[in-house]
Amino acid sequence: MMGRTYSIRQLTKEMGVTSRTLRHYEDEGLLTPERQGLARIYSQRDRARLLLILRGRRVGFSLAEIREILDLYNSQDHGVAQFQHSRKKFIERIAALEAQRKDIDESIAELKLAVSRAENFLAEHHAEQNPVRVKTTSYSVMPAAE
Amino acid sequence: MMGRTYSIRQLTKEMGVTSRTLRHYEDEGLLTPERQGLARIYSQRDRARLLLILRGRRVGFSLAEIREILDLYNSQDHGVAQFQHSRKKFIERIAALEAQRKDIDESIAELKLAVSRAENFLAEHHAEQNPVRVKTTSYSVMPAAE
DNA sequence: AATCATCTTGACGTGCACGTCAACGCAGAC
DNA sequence: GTCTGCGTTGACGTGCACGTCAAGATGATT
Repeated sequence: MMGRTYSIRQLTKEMGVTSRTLRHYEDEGLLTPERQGLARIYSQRDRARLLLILRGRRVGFSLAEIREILDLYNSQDHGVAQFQHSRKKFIERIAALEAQRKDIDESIAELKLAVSRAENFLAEHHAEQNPVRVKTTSYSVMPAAE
Repeated sequence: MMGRTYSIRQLTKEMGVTSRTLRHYEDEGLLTPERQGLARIYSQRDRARLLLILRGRRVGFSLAEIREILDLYNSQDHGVAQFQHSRKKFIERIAALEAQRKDIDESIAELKLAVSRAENFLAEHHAEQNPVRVKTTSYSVMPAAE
């Protein structure tokens, strides 16, 4: 059972990346597509790896970090020591991601405050015939200019 | 009331960045410390902005994006149109951050699966005198190699 | 006065993640 | 047979976020 395969064009269109990007990932050892003559031919597995790569990129991993994670996924057939090492690395990554999520949540909270501040202002100044009296609290996270 | 001020060294030590970084942020218009002669002197407000900058960096914003957000925070004294524009931009940022959080949550979930897979393996192979019979389910998100 | 730490301004260098050519291979359509 | 489309391999270029010097200014200390 060979499964579906993909040309480089198909993959780039589906994933929204350029062929240069795919070849770059191959240079970096993140993808290893088969060949038909010169042409690359990507398997389902390559596609799955690419999805992981792109999500890793979106969460801020470097290609080197992504490669390390992918290697950990696929090197888990070399005994107890390997598994212990992988487990430790995974746990480290999880902790880093949770810290990052905290930063994101805080950023979201602050931006939401900024939005309601803007909406408050707009509610006040848009009301020509119905002056909504909303208290213009200073929601700003930034200290006032000196 | 002037508030506390900081030398460049104090800020770099507190924030864990180099002075080059602070000067770079100044070149990019993210910070505008006062001067005493030549020496930069950072105010509370500069420090607060720096905290926002560093968190923005941690969540993956470029310096240009961070500058735009900071500008939006501080340009909200130019009428209704400005506020509407700011509100829209903030909402866009929030949506992007929420998408990013989703990616992070998915990554965490996958890494946790990988951890339990490793722990399962270790439980099986560590058990010499007490053979723990745990089903070695294939948790892998990656399709098997072809 | 000389030393020292701390700061300054250029300005070139670097690592990463690709972009952007140029030149060429190869299979099928006309 | 040549044209078109899709693919290939170098290899140099680019934008970003700083790193890393060199050379000098400034104020406090000995």
